[in-house]
Amino acid sequence: MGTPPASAPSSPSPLDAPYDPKAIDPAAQALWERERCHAFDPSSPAPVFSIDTPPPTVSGHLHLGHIFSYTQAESIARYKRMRGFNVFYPFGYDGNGLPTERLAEAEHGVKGKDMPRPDFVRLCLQTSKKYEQAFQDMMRAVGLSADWSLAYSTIDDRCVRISQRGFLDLWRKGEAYLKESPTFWCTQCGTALAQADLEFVDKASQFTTLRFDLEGGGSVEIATTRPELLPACGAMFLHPSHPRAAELVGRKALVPLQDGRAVTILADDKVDPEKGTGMVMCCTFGDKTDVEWFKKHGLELRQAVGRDGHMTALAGPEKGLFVNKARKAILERLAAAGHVVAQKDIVHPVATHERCKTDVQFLATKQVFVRVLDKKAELVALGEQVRWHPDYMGRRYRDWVENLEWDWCISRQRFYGVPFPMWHCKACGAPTVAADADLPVDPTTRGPGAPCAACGATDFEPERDVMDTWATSSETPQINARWGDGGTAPRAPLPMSLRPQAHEIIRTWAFYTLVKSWVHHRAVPWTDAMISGWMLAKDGEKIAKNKGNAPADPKALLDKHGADAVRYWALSAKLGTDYPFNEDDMASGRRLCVKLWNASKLILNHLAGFDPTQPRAPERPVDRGIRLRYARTAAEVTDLLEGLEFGLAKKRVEELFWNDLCDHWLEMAKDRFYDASPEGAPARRAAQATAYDVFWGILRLLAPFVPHVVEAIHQAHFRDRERVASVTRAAWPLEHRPEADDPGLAAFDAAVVALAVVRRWRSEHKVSPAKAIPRVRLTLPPAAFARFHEVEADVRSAGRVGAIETAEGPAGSDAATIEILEPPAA
RNA sequence: GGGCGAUUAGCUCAGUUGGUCAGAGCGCCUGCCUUACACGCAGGGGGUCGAAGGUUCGAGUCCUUCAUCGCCCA
Repeated sequence: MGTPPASAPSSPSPLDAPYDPKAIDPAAQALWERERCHAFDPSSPAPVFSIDTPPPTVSGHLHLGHIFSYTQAESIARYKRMRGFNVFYPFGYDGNGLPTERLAEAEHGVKGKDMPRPDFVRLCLQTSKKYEQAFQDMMRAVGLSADWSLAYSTIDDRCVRISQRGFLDLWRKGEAYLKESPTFWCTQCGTALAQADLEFVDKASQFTTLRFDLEGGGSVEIATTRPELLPACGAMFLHPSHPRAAELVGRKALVPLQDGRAVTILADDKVDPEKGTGMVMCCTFGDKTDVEWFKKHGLELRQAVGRDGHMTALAGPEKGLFVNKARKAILERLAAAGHVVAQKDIVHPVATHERCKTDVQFLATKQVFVRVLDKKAELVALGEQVRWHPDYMGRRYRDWVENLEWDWCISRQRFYGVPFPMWHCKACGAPTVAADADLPVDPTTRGPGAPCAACGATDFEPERDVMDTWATSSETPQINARWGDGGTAPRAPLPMSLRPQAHEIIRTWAFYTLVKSWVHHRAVPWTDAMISGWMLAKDGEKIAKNKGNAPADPKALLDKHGADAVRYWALSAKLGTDYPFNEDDMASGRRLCVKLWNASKLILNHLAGFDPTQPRAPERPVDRGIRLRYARTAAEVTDLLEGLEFGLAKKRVEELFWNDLCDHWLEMAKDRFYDASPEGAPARRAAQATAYDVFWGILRLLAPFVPHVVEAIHQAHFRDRERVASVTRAAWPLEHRPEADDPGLAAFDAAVVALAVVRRWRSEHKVSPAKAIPRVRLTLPPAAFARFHEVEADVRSAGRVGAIETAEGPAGSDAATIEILEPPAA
């Protein structure tokens, strides 16, 4: 970069060609890559702004919804870079756990359980790699300014090590524990689940009223949707206020079709007296209440459903049937035996596994849990230390925490994922965990390297369960910080600055990350959380595969509209708000780019020979006016971006550029640009200086939103003059905010009011702007009248009016009127 | 059943702390190929801001109730 060449007016500009994103997008992206514009600099003394980028699940093709939410956070990264922050902006891939297993199984037509674990893991890794590349290509194509050298995959050695280290920290602090306990179980996936993995789906069912005979005569009735669980029935419950409570409590009821097996009738105020018959059976386990009663009343464990969803031997004739078939079968037998009193069809919410929609069962199994129920208050308080954007999203977090009912089950009976660094002593069964120095470790390939601390034996059984994928992704701040790892690789300080994510994973990703950060550090993982909405289908409906309402492939849209236009659409949403896919927005974005391109052509052509470092000529009131409007907008946009309001910020700059600069000021300045006479030189220089400063400022204000076109213009003109290799590294314009009553603003307003009335007359009388109007009289509102003399020449120029007389309108009036004193020639 | 959002022009949406806030883009209508731009320019029509009460000198903007839609949770 040297002294700017005093380019000759005739020299061809790259901007002479029409705007073509197919050319400028790749050029800008290549430049950013070459100049390492988005690189985090570990040696920089600048303050760090770090982003805890969501690692997308490697579970299929990149969706336009990814571009929607990632671009929103990305605009903030670009802004912060220009503010002088050393931006730490990594990218990650969540190629870990059940989602990836399912993808690999689908793509290769295999079953993980049917092949050796190492082979299956290799297949999963292959599948992940393929999609990681697709993600990266797509994100680069939209101009995502991540530092790709900071990329990680949640299944790579470093992440496994940190994930295991996180587990060891929990284990040693007593926050993770092994326990045989009733837990959510997916019979399809064959694994335990956490509360957050559930999705309640309305399903049709039958609410059947059954008669239980009582020992010693009489009977009671209960209503149930789960008659197949009769073999698991361990007690009957009614509310203490039940009319028959005194008579029934303590008596025994004979479970139908159970060969005379009897259960005791108990009272508990958890029974809903209004529901069904006001009396229920308790099975192990039909729902959460059954689990509570099982524990509270010390009931016998009778597991009628097996891990694979088939009925166990307890089920007698229904043994081996799937749950739903067993339900039908036993209902027939109950009816035949005369136990069915009534039956009605209902629709009720059923807990399903959100990934496969299979009904969830409760099974007592040995699992690893993380304590969360004992620290709800601390977790709520921790959440309050995070600044949520929009703030009401913090409420969703709090509601989730306050309503937790289960500790977090992190073990999964699957094949692919982060292994627990744990072994079990074959002699005494005591668990032993790995030493930190041995991480990452696969316990199936080696032992703990020390005898059992409990009994001294040396024979171990490896823990074969793997961790829930969230157990790893909840450590992304630690992964970005390289927590516990030595070495000199670039790392983010903790807490990180910003967590961008979508609202539906507040209960999972945000929550689990806060849990881990609390246990590890007793501190927030990040200071700010930026919660984006969802991309909706065109018609505002949620996008669903079976509706076929998904928008076009992102690649095709990028190709058709250009990266900046797609970004423009994504940045038109309001933070936190769902927003429909809207190709009209992309067209609007395209138009903005074209307009910028063309305006730059006008401005830069007239800046030939202009040297910003030379002394300035005296400027006109309209020049000062546009500068003030620009300064005001710059200050407002800065405020908005500090609040992460990218959408409103973008809109403000756009209005400044399109309305104030293009429609008003440039029209008023054109004559000065075109006046090549020596006596016009000072006026031209003033216009040039104003155009240069304001346009350069607007370009920088737009750089976070439409970076490619801005970069192209920067390269063509401002790079050398400003001695900045890329606009991504230019300084953000921190303009002094003018007072609202600054007379310079009033003068500009006067010009706008006057010009508008002239234009309206032309339009109403169908007079082309090419035809001059020799003489008019304008009646102006008092405020405009008072300032008009300062801008008269500019209004005459832009309005093509020979002479203007003015009159002051009545006080309080804000309307201007025009009188044609001498009409234009026919 | 509980919580949280939303309900503003034909469509998609802005309107941060109550007083030029009744707006933007698209669509529509009328002109204009004016030496950056017809992917443009100028102008125009169009909404009693979901409903009903209330607070206030004054309410899309605050409170209450209701309706509809969506999300989350029982």
